[in-house]
Amino acid sequence: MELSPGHPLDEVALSAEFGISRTPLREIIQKLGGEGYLTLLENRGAKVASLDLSTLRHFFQAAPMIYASIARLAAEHAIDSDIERLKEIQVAFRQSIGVGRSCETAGHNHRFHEAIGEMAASPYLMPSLKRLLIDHTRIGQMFYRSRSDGDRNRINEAADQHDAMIEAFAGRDASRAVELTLQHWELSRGQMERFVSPDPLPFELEGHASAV
Amino acid sequence: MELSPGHPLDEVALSAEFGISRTPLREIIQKLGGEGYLTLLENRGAKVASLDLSTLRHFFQAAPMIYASIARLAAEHAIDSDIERLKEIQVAFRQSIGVGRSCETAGHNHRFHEAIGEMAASPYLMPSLKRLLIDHTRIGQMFYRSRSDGDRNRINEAADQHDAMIEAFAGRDASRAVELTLQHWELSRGQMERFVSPDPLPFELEGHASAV
DNA sequence: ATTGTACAATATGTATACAATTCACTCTTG
DNA sequence: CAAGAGTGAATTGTATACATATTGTACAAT
Repeated sequence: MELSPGHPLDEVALSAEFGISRTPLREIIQKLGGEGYLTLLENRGAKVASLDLSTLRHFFQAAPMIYASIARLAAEHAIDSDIERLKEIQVAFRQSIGVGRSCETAGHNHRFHEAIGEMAASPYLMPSLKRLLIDHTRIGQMFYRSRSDGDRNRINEAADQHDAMIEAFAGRDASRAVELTLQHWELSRGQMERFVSPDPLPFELEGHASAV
Repeated sequence: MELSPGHPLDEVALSAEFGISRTPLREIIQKLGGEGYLTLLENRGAKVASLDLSTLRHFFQAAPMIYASIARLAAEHAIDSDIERLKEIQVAFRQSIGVGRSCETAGHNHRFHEAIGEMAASPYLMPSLKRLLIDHTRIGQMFYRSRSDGDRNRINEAADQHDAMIEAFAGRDASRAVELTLQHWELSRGQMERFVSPDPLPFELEGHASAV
């Protein structure tokens, strides 16, 4: 998340940075490429996956369906140890909100939803969930970065929704879990749309004061 | 598909077999692992992904939803070159039925459905589709292997459905494409279920002739 | 002045050698 | 006789060196 989309990767520089040889680094790059973090080019190395308009459109199309399906399966398959794990992540998530490091908060949120995916235990939906979560975290980093009063309220609302979701999973209530998941998605979607299309800057037009 | 599920892979033997060094072979293994063909174990190499009962259950749960979603998007996004590609694959598919090599037929079928996925152009649904197709091909290999009259009829029916699907895509008819896709799925599902739970062997029970 | 070609530099792909971990077999001990 | 520890063989993980491909720059020709 430190590198912007499309940024090319230098194998020797990275291997030096992490203190490993090029061979294991290349294996990591292959793996990240397979997971969708990186785009691999033949004989031309790897670059950070891009996030263009078409990709964004597909993201908003696919996300609710996959998230809802995963939530339903997770509620059906939940065992006590899964719930405990979710609770642990949620504690860390709430703590990081207090501290205020956006990167950490985004990471805990990612892990929370990934853990739900693992509860669902579907090897066929998991790949798409992972791909969605990667870009959700990348797009939504602003969700946790900005610190206006409205944003802070929305982060706390998201945390409350996490708690409610945990309860639904604990009660094996699939339809409630789906319902909460879709509410959670709507909150996040609103925030992302607000980021993509923010309030316009104040302006003056031919001597008339702007309506801001 | 030559190796049965769970079979462990020997790196040196494979690198010798394909005439390449271990380094590029390992990268291929990493990639196949990420795509779900192989299960990677830390310090213990890779093995062919297993196909247990739980996995099979998830397969039947997830497949119709993903296939239908992909079909809808494919019909919406279809461009002429996509349709041409589908037609080409379909010709090869029909030819291989005539020749009768099951492995080839299964391969062409795989490519046909993968091409539909590429038409859909959704980076978020594609990973799950690929995972589904891998196991669909593995499970369904019997569909194209066995050559009873009933099976031969069903293969031809599947080919006819392919043609109908191409027409639906060409006409950008999303709901028709979804309808045909679900019919196609049902045909395949029936065949797979018939393989998992075939007619019982003839038997004799305490002197009474069996009803076979 | 612009375009094309050639050469050099840089980065990726591959092979081989070495280190570390695992597994199996044997030997010892209770 | 069984159980456990130790040793050795085999296999996986890592590093380095070399081959190959791409890209940028410089020079020449149109």
